[in-house]
Amino acid sequence: MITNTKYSGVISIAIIEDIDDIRIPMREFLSSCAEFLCDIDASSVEEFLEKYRDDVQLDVILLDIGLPGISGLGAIQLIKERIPNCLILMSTIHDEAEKIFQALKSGASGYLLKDTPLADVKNAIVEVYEGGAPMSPPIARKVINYFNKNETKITAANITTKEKEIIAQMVDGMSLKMIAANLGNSVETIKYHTKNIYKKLHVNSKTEVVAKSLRGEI
Amino acid sequence: MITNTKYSGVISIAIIEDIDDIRIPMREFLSSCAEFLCDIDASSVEEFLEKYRDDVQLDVILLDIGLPGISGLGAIQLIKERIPNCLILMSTIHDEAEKIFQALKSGASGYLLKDTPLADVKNAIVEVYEGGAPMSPPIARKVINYFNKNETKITAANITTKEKEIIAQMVDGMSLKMIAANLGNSVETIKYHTKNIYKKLHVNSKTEVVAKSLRGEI
DNA sequence: AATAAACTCCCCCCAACGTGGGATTGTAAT
DNA sequence: ATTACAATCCCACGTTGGGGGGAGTTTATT
Repeated sequence: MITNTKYSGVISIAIIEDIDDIRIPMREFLSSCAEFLCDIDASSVEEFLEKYRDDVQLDVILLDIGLPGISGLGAIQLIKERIPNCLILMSTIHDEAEKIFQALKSGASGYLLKDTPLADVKNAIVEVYEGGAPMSPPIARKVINYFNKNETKITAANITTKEKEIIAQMVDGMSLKMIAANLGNSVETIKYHTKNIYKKLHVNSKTEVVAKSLRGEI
Repeated sequence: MITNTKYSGVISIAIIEDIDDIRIPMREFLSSCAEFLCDIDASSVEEFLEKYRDDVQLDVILLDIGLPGISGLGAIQLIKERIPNCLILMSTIHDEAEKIFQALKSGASGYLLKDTPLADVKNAIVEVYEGGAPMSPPIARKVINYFNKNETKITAANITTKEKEIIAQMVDGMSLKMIAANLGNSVETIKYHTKNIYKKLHVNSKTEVVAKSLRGEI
């Protein structure tokens, strides 16, 4: 990685936010911090991409999620392609789980609600730059709940040992015939067990069993 | 929920930690905070379960992950069963991704590294009590990276948009007929695309496509 | 001794799936 | 203009899978 850092220790940032009443004070505040160099502010992704110069290092982008034109969500991938080493800190008014996960999957490194005080935004930028993943508390809770949900049901259905073996084979893409061969049973035996598995999991196809299993819902 | 809170606004906490040099100062510090009531400290899960009385409300448990006997990881489920409304804040020296995810899946609500300053531990307890999910920065980064990984490889094989739609339907457990209905095509069209999907992914069943997809191998 | 709960295996039936062709349209690239 | 390819459909064939039965074993629990 080639570093074009102007002054070591200074974090180069950009702000993309369409609402002037948020963007302008934000830029003024962050520019006043000795830690930051606010090279760019833009009211849209399109504007940002015009202003951005590839030879200038950019460390962190503060990106609004609800932008006109290219949405913040779509922008993540664009930005990551063009500036792979740039960290993206999302800022949003909504705290919809869907959008949060989409953003994180696309490559965002942190997630702030718009009511975050400026001082905390400053800390968040430093934290993300230092390898953390700042999230406003309600966001963080949603993220960890994502994990919770999945495995709470682990004891839900009482899957027997044999059934677990069969499920494992299914996940490996085996046909019932192959499972029978692998486990030393007749196909009919495997069929019998799959019927019970389906009843316990409330599904009616191998595919759904595999999906549930890989999602950790078994 | 029946609250047995002794004084409103006070957070009732417990500490489970086997190392005296950590547990004792921790308890002293937290007890000195007006916000907390530290009812219980224990050097093992077994000891905690003995000391715990069901009629006394407990809001937050600070739980060491590497305990002798019942591990902190195993303890999460035990505690959640007995005290469902109690929040669990894990504390650990390791930051292994595996254990973090296991803990979060089991029901932990936050995750601190053991080098966290006492003042920050205090803030973390308040944060988790107020609905947040405090995580030490390296932990938070691991958690968000978990999301990143899953969707980066989507461009590996050159799967077309249509094919992606169909794969998504497969993952949702749809039959080819249902997929056809949902996407407004004939079953034959869906069959045509599945053939191509199978060739591209080198598989020969829906089940394997679902498995690959959920493993992030597409 | 009786009951329940896994596990084993068999039958039939029909729907769903996987594989092999082939035909047509439209669009994008050369 | 030609090639290439995604996308839309169709037919036919054999295999696999899902649902409904039933019958026997063992093991553990009551």
